Amino acid sequence: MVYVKIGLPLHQILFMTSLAEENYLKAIYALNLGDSTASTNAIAERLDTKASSVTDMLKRLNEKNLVNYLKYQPATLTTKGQAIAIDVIRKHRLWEFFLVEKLKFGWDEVHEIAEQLEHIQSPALINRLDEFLNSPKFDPHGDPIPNKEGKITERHEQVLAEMDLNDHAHIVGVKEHSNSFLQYLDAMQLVLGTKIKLINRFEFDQSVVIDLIDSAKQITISHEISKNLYIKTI
Amino acid sequence: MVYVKIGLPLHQILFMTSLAEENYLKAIYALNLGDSTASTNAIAERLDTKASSVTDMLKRLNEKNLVNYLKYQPATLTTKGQAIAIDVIRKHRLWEFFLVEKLKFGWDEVHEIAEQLEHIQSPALINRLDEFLNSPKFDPHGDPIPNKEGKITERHEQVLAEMDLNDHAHIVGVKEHSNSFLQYLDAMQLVLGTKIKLINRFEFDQSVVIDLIDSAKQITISHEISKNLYIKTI
DNA sequence: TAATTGATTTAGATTACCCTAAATAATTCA
DNA sequence: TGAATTATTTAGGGTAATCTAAATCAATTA
Repeated sequence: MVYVKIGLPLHQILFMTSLAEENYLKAIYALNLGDSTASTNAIAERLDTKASSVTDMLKRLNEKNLVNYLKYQPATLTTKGQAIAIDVIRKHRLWEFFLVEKLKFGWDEVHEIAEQLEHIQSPALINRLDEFLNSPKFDPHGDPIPNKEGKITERHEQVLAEMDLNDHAHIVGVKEHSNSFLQYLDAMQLVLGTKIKLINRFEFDQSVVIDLIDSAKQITISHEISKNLYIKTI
Repeated sequence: MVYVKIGLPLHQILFMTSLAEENYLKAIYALNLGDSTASTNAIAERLDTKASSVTDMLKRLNEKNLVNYLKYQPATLTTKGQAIAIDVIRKHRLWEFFLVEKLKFGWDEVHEIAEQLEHIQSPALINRLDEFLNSPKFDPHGDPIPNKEGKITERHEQVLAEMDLNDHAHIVGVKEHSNSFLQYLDAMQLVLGTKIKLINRFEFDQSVVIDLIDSAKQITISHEISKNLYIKTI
């Protein structure tokens, strides 16, 4: 009888994914969520790497049964691969919630930190974190947090640009996640939950005037901004 | 003028240490804290790796000015190397405190998770975590948490085995960190803060009888146990 | 449809980290 | 002190993940 010593927790022996692999799976998942296909180049651009590196990795992930990959064709995730991608997203969003709600970070400061934390391997940790945070349903940017079983309630949302005149709504999320956009919203006091009413829309450039109901202020925002704000009409 | 794109936060460009490097620095620090020297073999054993791998890494760390290393001689940390080691320890112990105090993990469950969390690179994260936890001075095992400046109040502690008959004390830490030892202590209700009085010591095997003052119970513990419990006399 | 362009893959290297086996240095002990 | 033992290093490889440059496939367009 031969025993082999391996210094790893059981769940990692049964199925281990490296940081790099998890990032590839996330990238493919994100591309497929939008209408884009996960072509070699698209993945390379998202991960800021070279196409040849992507080809390499797709072969390995295919070998591991995490992606379906055939030469010269866009990759898709297998059931296993998708489950891992969603789990990483769950961890990312739970950590973001923690960072903003408990550690008082701004919503424009948490992405890079969560990019690291999302790779911590410990189901017990995430379950307890979820409990500690009271199982939040949305992260600080309004994105849904997958539950333990990997179920995501992807909301088919309306953006502010599509709102009708005189309708009431509140802001429920952002489509664009760049720090500069988030900082702009902070400056304009357009945080999640803000109640608004659409006062006017200018034909010329599609900019809109909205009323911030609770602060009784009116502001004008460009089409570029209104396109990237998810709302829910009241 | 040529600009080079590098996808890393500034503090990591200025000075980056990999997970493996940080673990070597921690190992050398820990060995030097005890009376041991950080010989190639001692490091190899601590990190569960081979001596030849250690030689390899010591050369690289020497090159980076993190350790002082000369062939066939034990390694020591440079000022820079020690600062990093202490920072990693600070992170480890703060995360352990968080896991026990906020997420309600047992003190025997947190080491492996903290081993991962300690490598997250974000000074802002650790400063805010420290604030959130009210700057704890000791981790769940009674080990001191270095402050932001890297200062550690290493306590020259007394162990229960050295306690005098009829003295009163409370338990302030554990010298041994294995899960089985921690679980034994849990079962015996010997948690941190427990007030005790030394009732008797048997010459034969150095086992001792102690009174658990708050629960008015007496228990006998072996020398092996009493050697590994830090106390502070009252 | 043939040629050009663009996307993708292959070939060949590189780096960090680790390994085994062999060589060499240091230490111990008869 | 010289031989044996133990510690350490070197030599030579391996793997994961990346890169550049060259080759090849696919798509577009004249």
